[in-house]
Amino acid sequence: MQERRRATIADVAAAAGVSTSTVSRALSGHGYVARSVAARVIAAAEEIGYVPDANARNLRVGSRRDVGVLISDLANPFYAELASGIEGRLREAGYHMLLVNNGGDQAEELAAVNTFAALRVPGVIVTPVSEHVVGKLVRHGIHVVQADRVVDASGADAVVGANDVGGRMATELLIRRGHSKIALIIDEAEWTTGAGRLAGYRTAHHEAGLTVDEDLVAFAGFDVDRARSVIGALLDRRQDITALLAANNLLAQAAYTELADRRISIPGRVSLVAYDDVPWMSMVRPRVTTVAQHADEIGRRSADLLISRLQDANRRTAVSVLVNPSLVHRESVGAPFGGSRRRRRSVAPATPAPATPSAGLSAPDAAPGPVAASAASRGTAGSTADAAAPAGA
Amino acid sequence: MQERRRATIADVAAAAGVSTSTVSRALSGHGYVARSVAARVIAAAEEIGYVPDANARNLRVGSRRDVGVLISDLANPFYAELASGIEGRLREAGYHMLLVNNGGDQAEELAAVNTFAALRVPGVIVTPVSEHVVGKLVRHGIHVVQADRVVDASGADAVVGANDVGGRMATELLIRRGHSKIALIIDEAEWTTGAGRLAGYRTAHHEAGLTVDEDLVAFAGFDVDRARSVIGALLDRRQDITALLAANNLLAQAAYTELADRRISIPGRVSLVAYDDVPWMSMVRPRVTTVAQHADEIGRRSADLLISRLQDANRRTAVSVLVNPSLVHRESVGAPFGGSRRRRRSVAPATPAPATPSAGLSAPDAAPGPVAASAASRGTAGSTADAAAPAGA
DNA sequence: TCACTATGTGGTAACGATTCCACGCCAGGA
DNA sequence: TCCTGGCGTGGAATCGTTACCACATAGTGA
Repeated sequence: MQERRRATIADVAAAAGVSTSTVSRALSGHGYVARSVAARVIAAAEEIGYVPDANARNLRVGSRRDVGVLISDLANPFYAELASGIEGRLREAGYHMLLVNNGGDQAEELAAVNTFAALRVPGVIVTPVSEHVVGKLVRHGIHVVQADRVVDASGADAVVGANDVGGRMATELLIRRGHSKIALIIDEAEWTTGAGRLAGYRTAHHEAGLTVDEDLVAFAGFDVDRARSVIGALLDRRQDITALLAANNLLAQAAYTELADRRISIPGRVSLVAYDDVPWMSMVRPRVTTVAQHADEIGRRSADLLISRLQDANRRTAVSVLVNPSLVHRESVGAPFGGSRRRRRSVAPATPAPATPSAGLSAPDAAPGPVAASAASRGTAGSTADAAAPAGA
Repeated sequence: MQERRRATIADVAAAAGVSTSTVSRALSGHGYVARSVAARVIAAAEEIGYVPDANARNLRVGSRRDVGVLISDLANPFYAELASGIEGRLREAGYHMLLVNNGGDQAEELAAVNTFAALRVPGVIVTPVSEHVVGKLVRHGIHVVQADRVVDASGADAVVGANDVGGRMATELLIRRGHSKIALIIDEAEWTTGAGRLAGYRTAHHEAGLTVDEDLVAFAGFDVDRARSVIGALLDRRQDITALLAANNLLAQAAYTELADRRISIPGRVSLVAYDDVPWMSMVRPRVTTVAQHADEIGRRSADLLISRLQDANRRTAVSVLVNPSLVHRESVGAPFGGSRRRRRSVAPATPAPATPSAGLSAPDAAPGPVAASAASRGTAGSTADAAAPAGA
């Protein structure tokens, strides 16, 4: 009985005393079926536990209801949140998510293209690594949405954070607080994420009439340990640095631990602004001021865009959606040392801990509130919305 | 050309001047094909960009190469790590992961069962919510592996952390350090996770000759905010508490922030041990001593177990794999306030706080310790006066 | 020479659903 | 009476593969 053959539409037809055509119409709701017959068919299907075979169905109709998601690193909370956003929206729309991790590896990514091509998925959402991945997918007739970064602007849709805006917001904040020796720790500037954030950093400087000291832009790669040593070297070399802008959550982690290990006070001696809002940033003391990208929102928009593209396949123009980041003020930014010394040098942070997570977003935030009342599901680890009072404003 | 029909096996056959049968054999490697012909076929397939249709193939052979994963909350780093472990192993074995999030919701979970049944996946890995989910899947002829917790011990395979061991290890550590008023913050005790950790907590007490004060066991549910108020209430009611054991990462987060907001020094006034090792625990100061479950390892083992089950479908006996947790000593545990010296002498044979991470595994630890490099704990061993202070030196 | 096997190839029936088409019935209008 | 059109149903082709079978050829041993 365990190994009994799975029920097919023919079994239902036999049980209900009709033809398979009628069963199909009754269950799908397309075409004419007498009410009484439909009821009988549905009952029979229920009775014998019939579930239509998606393979057969897909083969026949030539399309399927699941889309591929090709992501860099699920263990990184940014990508996990992105994937979570994608999945949620996909599920609402009746699609499923086929998730493949590529670990940031080009070969794996290209292999995944074949996987998705074989599966005949109608579309794929990808955080691209190789510049060829988009083209390859498109050549297989698969619709593509690039998420988080874009490697192929030629035709494919994309949903990305406004990296230049974010980089600029963060830098402007520091400049406003009086900093001028602001180090930028960035992985690299080939990808649009890095390039955009770097551009924003430059823009903010220019607009404030400051010139960018290129020596303060440190390329730290993707490995946390290496990043730490790069940051350490920079700190050793340039004692005049008063603020750090870490261009993603991994780099922020490296910067924060490096500063902590060196017993460098934040923000007393060095201010820190991060990029990506991940849980630890609101757990540490001082809490880390950061640019929240709203990864879940990027994920949802990516899914939306792909779905609309699937539904209207002959739309030709490529669309780019920009999700505006917002600045989450917390406690890791202060005035530059040597500047104003109003700041108390006491043990405990002077900021009263925020009791409620009310969002005090200072930036023009086009994106809907970070959390958008999503408390529906329990236990989203780490609320992204606990904007605290700016330290010593 | 964008909308050109996808290449089929017939196109390849025509291009290579052979029959579809021969193409199939040439590409799959089953059956006889002349070397020269095989080469020609492969070249032709390459040339026209042919990728076999997985739907048709699955339909024909009656099985597919992707397994379902049904998980509670991808945004929670514990589950993200679990999923990441599963996906990695699956991919190595040539399977793909169909991921569905259920947000801890029973209805969603049960709906997902139908999804997987329709897709005809051969197996599913699930972190179960409803007690019926396993049975429903099995009734559809789908192999099931329960991960992290088990709701159905009757027949299905499972891979879980050794929760009793973990709960006991954590409690023993606190008792050894002289604590006797140890509060346990736990979501609930219906699931095996909670029940096991609670049991371990009791065992440790009994073995030390202590009786469990039931008033110190607080059930805090799954909502972080609610958990905070439960913890707050407990702290108000029982001023004699010297240590907290928080039974998962969300509860640990609630406990940590509640303590920080109340300016209660860790571990000076209250010691804290967490469960689940997630990134923020090694970012905060003091770093949090915790029971690492090795979620990625649980994921990998789940995938292994499912794959072996798929390959040997008539194996009848259900297998349970226990992944031993390990205790990661960091800085949130100290002697109880008040009677540190005396009490310590009488109870504990001077357990020195280990200066190196990954030391001090009290259980036979089958799992490799992936945590090893996470944090070089700095010697706050002697001075318990090290409050929840920011880096303010 | 005759089996007999190993090798190589093509035809064709599945797999399980959907959907077009043909057919039958019945009511209503000309 | 005959047509028309809305319902309702079943037959059968079809989607792209695979695998079974038949058949062909060549080489081997008796």
